[in-house]
Amino acid sequence: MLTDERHQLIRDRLAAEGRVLAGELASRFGVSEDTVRRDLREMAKAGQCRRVYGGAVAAAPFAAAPVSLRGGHAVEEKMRLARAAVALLSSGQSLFIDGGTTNAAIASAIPRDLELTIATNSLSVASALSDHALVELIVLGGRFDRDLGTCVGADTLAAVAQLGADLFFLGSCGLDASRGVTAFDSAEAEVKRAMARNSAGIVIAVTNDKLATAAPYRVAGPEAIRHLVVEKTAPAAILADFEHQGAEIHFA
Amino acid sequence: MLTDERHQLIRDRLAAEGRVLAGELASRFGVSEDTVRRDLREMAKAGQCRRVYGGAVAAAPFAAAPVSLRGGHAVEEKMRLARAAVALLSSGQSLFIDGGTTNAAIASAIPRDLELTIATNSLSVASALSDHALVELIVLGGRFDRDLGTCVGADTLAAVAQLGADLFFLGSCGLDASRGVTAFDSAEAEVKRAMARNSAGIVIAVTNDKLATAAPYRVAGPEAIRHLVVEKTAPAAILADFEHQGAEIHFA
DNA sequence: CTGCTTCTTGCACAAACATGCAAAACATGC
DNA sequence: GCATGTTTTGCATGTTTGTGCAAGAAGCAG
Repeated sequence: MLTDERHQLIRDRLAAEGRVLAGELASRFGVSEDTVRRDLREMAKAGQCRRVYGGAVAAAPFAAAPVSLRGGHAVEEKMRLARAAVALLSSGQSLFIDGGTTNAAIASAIPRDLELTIATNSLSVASALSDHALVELIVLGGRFDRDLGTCVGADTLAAVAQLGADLFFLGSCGLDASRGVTAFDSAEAEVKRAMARNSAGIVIAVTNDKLATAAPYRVAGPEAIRHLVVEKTAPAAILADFEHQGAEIHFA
Repeated sequence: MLTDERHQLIRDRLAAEGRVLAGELASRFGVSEDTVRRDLREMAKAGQCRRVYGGAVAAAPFAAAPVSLRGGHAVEEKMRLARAAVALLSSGQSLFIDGGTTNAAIASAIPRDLELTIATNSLSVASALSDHALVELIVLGGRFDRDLGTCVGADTLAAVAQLGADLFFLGSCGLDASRGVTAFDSAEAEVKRAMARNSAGIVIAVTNDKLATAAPYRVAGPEAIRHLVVEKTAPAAILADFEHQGAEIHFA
């Protein structure tokens, strides 16, 4: 087991339960308690937890986030979601992928031996796919929106209208079991709607903080979600609601 | 087994599993662990993974790839050309910029206080401009050509046809005082021709090795070149020919 | 205070590491 | 054809890093 993995697992447990015990972690990982204590000491120094007698507790969320790997937090989580999401893919499929950091992570996690046709209006998704030799990449052009990192507007809509896809990876949205998928921007929502209309199924991968949030512009109803990729620690009650609407739940 | 193949396989495993072990890769590939470590070191330097003790883990997707001025050599020269080329710009202009590493350098050299409208079919140019707040950026979409790094084809042509520009920064081409501007690829040449048709003037910035070379597909006659940006060491005889055809010469 | 657990520190050892070097494979030029 | 230079690889070398163990210090409960 890599040291880094162990740290990651400890972070997971801290996020899920708020505290960890040194002895318990030691037997779980199959290492000595000394090693766990050393891990906890390092993580505490990095501000990722607070050391207490017998183990450690989750760090205060507002205090010190010195290492923000730009693009923000939850990098590890998003990459795990991405790896789970690409498991839905198989050769020969065609995809729409829109913007958002999670979708960028998904794009870079796509195995290079899959033969896919991918259309995207996101610059970072396109960049991530630009060296996938077997991917037929279609860039959906138009006016570039700096805040979203994607192309939007009439030209983009026209480009989407000419295409169809098996799956639509819908990103950076609000998500709610009753209101469905919602977006924060009118032009953004319009493009998402067009992509949803022209694809057979919608895939959404979200971190816990996006679950049960809503934004002003409606994109698609909850019943339109075919696959929902979530963290292992996602609240079961919320997931059940989506499942009743026909969504298939996948855990990262 | 080729070094490059090995790198590719490592990237695949990283995308699929999120981590790799040096020893495991060594036995799988039938090479020494030293070789694998060298691979991982190089890939980490290129931002394709993060090195940890015992192996490597997948890199954060958003951190990497600023503007990969790959092609490696002549980086300094291209930056000098770029700085000279952006001197031609002034606020309020609209531009076409197509592909090539020199154009990517030009894009990243554009001052952030210029208010411009820029349309490009190049991913790296678009990425370089994605944080220029005053630039209205229009992405010319279409089928992405991996070798060129640009979008080409019918969709791209249609998008170009809707636009006009003051200047067209034409890149990655052959250049000859009698034959004019030529391209290596049919689809590429088509897009360049469309951009040339819809712009008032053509700007070409080239390193010495591109001067007096020709490619199969004709893009524009030598008389269409308005500005030619060259190195100080460019052969005077060749420059004189272009000057006779009406080009304005700028030295980097 | 006494006994217990948990923690830190120092140390030893093995695994992983970077570095330098030489052999082999390859391309290049005379 | 032969010499030369470059790239890649494996091996030998010291060095660094992670880990476990032991001993002492520090926290906690009765």
